[in-house]
Amino acid sequence: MDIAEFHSAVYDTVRRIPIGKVTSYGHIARLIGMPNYSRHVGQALKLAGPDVTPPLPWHRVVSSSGSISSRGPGTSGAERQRQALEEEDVEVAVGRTGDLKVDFKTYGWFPDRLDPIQHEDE
DNA sequence: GAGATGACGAGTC
DNA sequence: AGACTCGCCATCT
Repeated sequence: MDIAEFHSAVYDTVRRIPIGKVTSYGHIARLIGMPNYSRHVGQALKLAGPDVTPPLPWHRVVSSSGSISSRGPGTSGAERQRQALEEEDVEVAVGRTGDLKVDFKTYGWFPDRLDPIQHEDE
């Protein structure tokens, strides 16, 4: 599997996250079978950006501790991510310093594996 | 090629 | 709980 396939697998997996649930970068990497590629999951999402078709529910992906990375001063997609999550009735706790966190006990989605994808060649 | 970077994770203090 | 360190690996300087 090369990087392009990895990215495709990431998109595919992210699109499987149920509405109102969240998972972590590392778990996506593990589902794909590359547990050491947690960072590249983020790379893939960044590469996809907001313009991809069909759109990616990237807001359902947070770090392993349940917190949302600021990734940039102020303007931050972090705030956008929180909004998108609350649209789906996912509670996002906000700390004093503006740190955003999701409760995995309630909203976490961590399957051991996924149902097979409907593709011609797998 | 070498060093720094990143939408990260796990372990330690 | 929070903060710090180290490991990870493709990309960018």
